[in-house]
Amino acid sequence: MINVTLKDGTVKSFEAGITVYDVAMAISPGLAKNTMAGELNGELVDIRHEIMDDSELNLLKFEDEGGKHAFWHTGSHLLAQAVKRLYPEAKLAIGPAIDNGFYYDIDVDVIITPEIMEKIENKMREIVKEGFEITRFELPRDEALKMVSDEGEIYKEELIENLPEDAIISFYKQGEFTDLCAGPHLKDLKGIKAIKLLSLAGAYWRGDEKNKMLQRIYGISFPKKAELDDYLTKLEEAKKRDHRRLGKELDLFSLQDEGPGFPFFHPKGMIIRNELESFWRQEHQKRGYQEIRTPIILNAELWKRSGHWDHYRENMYFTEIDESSYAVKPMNCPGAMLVYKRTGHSYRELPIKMAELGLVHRHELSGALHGLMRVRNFTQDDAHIYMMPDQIEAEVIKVIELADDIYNVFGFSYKVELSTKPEKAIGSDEVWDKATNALRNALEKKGIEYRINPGDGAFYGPKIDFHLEDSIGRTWQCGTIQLDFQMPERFDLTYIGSDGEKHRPVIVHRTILGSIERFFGILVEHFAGKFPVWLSPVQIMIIPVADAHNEFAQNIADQLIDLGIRAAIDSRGEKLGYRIREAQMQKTPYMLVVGDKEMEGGDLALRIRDSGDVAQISLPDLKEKLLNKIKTKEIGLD
RNA sequence: GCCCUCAUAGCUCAGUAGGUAGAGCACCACCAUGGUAAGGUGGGGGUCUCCGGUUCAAAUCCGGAUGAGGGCUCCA
Repeated sequence: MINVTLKDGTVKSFEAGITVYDVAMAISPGLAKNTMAGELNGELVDIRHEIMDDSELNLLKFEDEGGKHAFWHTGSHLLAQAVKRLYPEAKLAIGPAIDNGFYYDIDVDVIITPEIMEKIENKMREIVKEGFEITRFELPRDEALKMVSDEGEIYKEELIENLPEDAIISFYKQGEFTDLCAGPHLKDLKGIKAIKLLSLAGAYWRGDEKNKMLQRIYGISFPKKAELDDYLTKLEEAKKRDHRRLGKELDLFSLQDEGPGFPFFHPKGMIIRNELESFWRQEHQKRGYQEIRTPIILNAELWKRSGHWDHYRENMYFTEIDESSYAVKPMNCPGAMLVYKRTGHSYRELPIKMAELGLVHRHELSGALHGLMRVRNFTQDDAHIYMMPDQIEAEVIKVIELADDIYNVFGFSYKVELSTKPEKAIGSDEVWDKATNALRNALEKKGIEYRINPGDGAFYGPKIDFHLEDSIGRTWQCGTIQLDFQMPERFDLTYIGSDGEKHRPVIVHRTILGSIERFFGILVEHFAGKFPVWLSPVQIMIIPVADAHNEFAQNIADQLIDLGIRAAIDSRGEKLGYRIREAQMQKTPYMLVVGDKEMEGGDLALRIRDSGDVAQISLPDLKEKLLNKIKTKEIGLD
């Protein structure tokens, strides 16, 4: 007999070899029905897994991440089964569960159209009705290889060949369909009550652009129809927040055919952008940063010296001036190095923190462009910190704190990654280790949770990245802290130490917002266009009831504008309701309707965007309220 | 860059047997002077993304280019 400790602490005894499913069954058939997989001693296991020793077991339902994973993984097998029934010659590549559903990569000569997707979807429902049990079996390597090769599944063959010698090779079978898979999977198909194939895309086999492009079908499934409807509604809601859509509706920015990936900022967008930049300047001045600005075009020699010529050329734009070769800067560092080098430096000055809102141009692949999130020219809120090696940790910690302070003002939550040495790198392993450890120590000291992202560092050093989320849960890298021992060598940067000798400084390259453009895009989505008062292009819209009140309205507007408040008047010959609707749709934080009552000396009627409520307030109180909201950068309006 | 899809008025879209374009919103004018999310009437506005082909005739069919969307790859 073995003891199984459940999540709530109860301990139950079973025969050794009992399955996860049977444990659930022993508690209640209802629970067993809802159990998708198990977490055994912290490890995700199949529902068929046999428990041999005393263990802790958590039964995973659809609500649990691991449960969803199993549910969706089975969804992907179901998708593959349907495809194979419709197109027996199709070759299957991989089909995992992802954060929101599943996909399957398929190699088939037919071009999958939306009509075909519908057919596949229907076939999936048909298969569910057939009610297959799902069974798991293992095969020795040679037998597994023979089986998939007999079936002509060349991609599966390659997958098995790449598995380690001692790997357990498992298969899952449902009806006539068998797939190489590590699992876990559901017990049967009956629980899949709602299926939706969402989109179609190309994807390279094994993610390598040299390989064949396969067709990837994305889908999602749920145990209940209502959950699918819910999910689809949420997707619709998220689309309404899309910064590209809001950018148009609120007239903030645009992208034109004449300059793909080169964004245009409109007057309202510029107000937000300028507020953002001046906030950024304030925060940096407070912390001892000095601002510089370096040229956009610099000669080829410089880029050769910095290493960009060899390591970044495919992303750069070039030009010629007086028969010499020049490049448009893709990064601000080389310019900043020259500013450091303009004079000698003493250890007493270090750390020197030079910040630059630097406009860089990068030739990104056309297919990578995405609204403001991925563009070809953008302004990095860059800074280079020149310091002595023993200052690294303290300075990195300060940058982490600055990032946290700034993100908090907007109410962002973020994820942190530590990226290590890439294949295309300069510098010895030893230096890389030292740099990577310095960053790791800073993170550990701050007690920040982070994920390691192997091989994703810059070519000159490892980095810490801060990722923010967009409206549909995609994350975008914004802040980054990159340690660099290379650039100081290449540019022969020095400082005079207390010993009177020349020493080599270390550099931290860092951004907090990342790029103003990307941060702007995320900001739009984060607030769904309902910016806090300090960022709103129009902070208060004054709406006179009729023409007779225009002068009075203008007087109030003038007083507010005098205080630096962005007040506007809408005295167009439209109905009151119309103008209110318009201001509301423009997501103006406050509206002030003025008419006879106000002119006779009563309080003002202040309408608040988020609630639609109207509050009575005196003009002096209103001024104070607005100034306070602006000063504190408060997000709420009440 | 690669795969699939798409491209009609400032915006959102209709135009599905090829016969030289429509709606709503926005804009302009006039009427209405209205108290918290769309008042009424009238008007202007498109060489149907561009280039080429098929045809008596192309927004519509075919080819190409460009741009956009969803992914892949890459990345702030």
